[in-house]
Amino acid sequence: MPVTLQDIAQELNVSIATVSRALRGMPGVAESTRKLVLKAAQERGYYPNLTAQQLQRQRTNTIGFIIPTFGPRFSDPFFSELLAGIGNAAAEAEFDLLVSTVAPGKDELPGYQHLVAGRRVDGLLVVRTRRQDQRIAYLLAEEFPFVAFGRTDQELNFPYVDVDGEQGLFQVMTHLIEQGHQRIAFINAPEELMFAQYRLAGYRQALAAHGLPYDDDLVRLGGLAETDGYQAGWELFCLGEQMPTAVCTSNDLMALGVMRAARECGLQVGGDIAIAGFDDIPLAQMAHPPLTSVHQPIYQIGRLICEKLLCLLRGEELTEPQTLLLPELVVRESTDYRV
Amino acid sequence: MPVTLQDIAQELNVSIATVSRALRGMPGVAESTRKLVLKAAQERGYYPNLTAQQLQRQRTNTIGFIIPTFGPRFSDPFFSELLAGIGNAAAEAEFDLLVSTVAPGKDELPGYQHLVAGRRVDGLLVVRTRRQDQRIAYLLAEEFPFVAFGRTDQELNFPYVDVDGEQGLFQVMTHLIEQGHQRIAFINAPEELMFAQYRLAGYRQALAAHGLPYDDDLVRLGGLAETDGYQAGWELFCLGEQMPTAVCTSNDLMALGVMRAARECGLQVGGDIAIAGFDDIPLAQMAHPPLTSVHQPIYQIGRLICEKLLCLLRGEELTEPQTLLLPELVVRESTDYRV
DNA sequence: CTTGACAACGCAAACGTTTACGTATATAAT
DNA sequence: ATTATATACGTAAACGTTTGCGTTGTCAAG
Repeated sequence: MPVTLQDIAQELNVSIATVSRALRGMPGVAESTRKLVLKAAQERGYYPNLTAQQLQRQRTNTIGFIIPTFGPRFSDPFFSELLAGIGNAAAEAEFDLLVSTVAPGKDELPGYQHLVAGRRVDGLLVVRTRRQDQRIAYLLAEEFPFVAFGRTDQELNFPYVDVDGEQGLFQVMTHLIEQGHQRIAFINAPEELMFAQYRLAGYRQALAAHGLPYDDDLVRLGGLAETDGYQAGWELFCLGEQMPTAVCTSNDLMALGVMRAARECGLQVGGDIAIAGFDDIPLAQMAHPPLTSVHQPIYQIGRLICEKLLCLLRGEELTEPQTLLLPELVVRESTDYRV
Repeated sequence: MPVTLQDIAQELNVSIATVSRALRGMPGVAESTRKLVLKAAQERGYYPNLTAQQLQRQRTNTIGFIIPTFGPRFSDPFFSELLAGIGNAAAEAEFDLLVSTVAPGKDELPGYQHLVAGRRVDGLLVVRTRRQDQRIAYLLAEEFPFVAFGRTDQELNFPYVDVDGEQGLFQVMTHLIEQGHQRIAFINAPEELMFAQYRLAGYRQALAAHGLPYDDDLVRLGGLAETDGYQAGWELFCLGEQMPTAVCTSNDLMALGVMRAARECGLQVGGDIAIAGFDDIPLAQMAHPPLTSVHQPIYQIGRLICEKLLCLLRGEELTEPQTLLLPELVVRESTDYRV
């Protein structure tokens, strides 16, 4: 049986209150008795019951993070990095991290309600925001502390960190256009995802800026998985005359899928066809050929949203409630005609 | 302010006990009052305070999972899958999942003590077991419920799920040897990791079974990352006459690194050199050429260890405390001389 | 009319902390 | 001597539940 304050109090013939104060270094306890308490606690291996602390303090010292899953499984390397960033930042502040996965197809709001209404966590991290994001509307309505990774279409004011996807895609496109490409395809993520909006906007903006026409046939809606890119790639490469000379995608996984399709179509990536991704996951540089991509500092973003949330929970005013990071284009051989 | 049992009790002029019983469908409350309570709870949006429940019930309905990290970051796609399996199984049983990340270099035992001694979770999942695993020794000593993914060198009896790595490597080796390879290198994981032991054993066993000599130069100790494989690959390919004609590795990430090194050395993977991995992460089939690997059903393993733990927590006796899964070799082009 | 059974409910303790407040003792100031 | 102040501690309420037990009221059997 775990030892409680009660046990130590009885052993030393003092009150529970004294033991509690002694252990947490509060004033109002003689140095001599504090020593005794500390010694007894040490000997019996006392460790506070965190649940009891939580109930009393009305704080859980825990932050929540619900992982959205697309498709039957999620092998998105994205989340490993993000989770590492969040987890490490939380650990440094001595916060625990409660992670939920919502099975695909299931509504995710109940998961949020469970954590919020059950007062299971002090704050939440919301990732992969959508255009009309009911999670954010809910959390704002409940006045529950949270920080998001991504923005929304709703006119709501809330703290977030995001990477400027519009700017990111503009950079990729500019790079490709400078390489001489005129027909550039874009494989986007599901359009309810907010970042898909921005990236599409960047795509169009770049076309316009360089006087290129927007062609509906060159814009595809994918999922997020490699196979989605693979499939869209095949479709594009079967267009014959209308085939694009370059393809950019909304994430790296899909770009890798396009690369696979290209190979199967006998196209040499980097030579016959240029391919660029987004995210710059570790695999991008390991791909063959290495994939041009827009770098997102995912680990750092994880840390950032977590640290912002921790500030909120400490009751501090955020100096920068909304952070928009500038992405960085990393040019590799998949778009490099030297190959 | 969140509404409590107290609030509802006052509104209806009944006792807290009655409200509690009514809400949870316990006997001893008139159907008429139960209706009233349910209605009031619904209207005011009552949701039980989970922390209070936990303290009272002396269970947290939470399981813990501490992610070990190797290297500065972890982009191991392995854990995404595993986490998805664990998370979904937990969610189905209405359990929450507490995830800790231990920053590389830091001792991980305090993290376990925090969760165990603080009674923060009801049970733990231990992954990536080591030869002398202090975590397992600790949990056994505390008689704390847990299930491991992997075995240990210690003569301890505890519930686990593992994939037979010895058998797995034996299969890869047999395949390579049947392809005519005589000099086969093996890039292993850090030897304190238990699975590294088994895989090395399988490697040696296959050599012996086919009358091939064991050559120290052909066995390398890596980390777990792609760059480790890359580096070891270079070393192997610079051996000149002594160069292996095939390389197998302890995980896919390293195999991908070897592939990259091979390409840079002007070797055609699948033709000049055969390369095989272990784990069969989703990326294996997307690699170029697709990577031969030993399949581990990681998502399923996540589910399995979680479900085993849930059984333990329900107080059931495990029908199969220790599960050893047979791995399945997936032959792809990276070891296929047709290319 | 008494007795017993049973249903419906309230009381209060318990889970393990934290903390506002009260009290006793000792020391210092008047 | 009295009063004030500080120190060291104990008491008890509180956090929001759950649950064993006691109490009241109703109704049927004796």
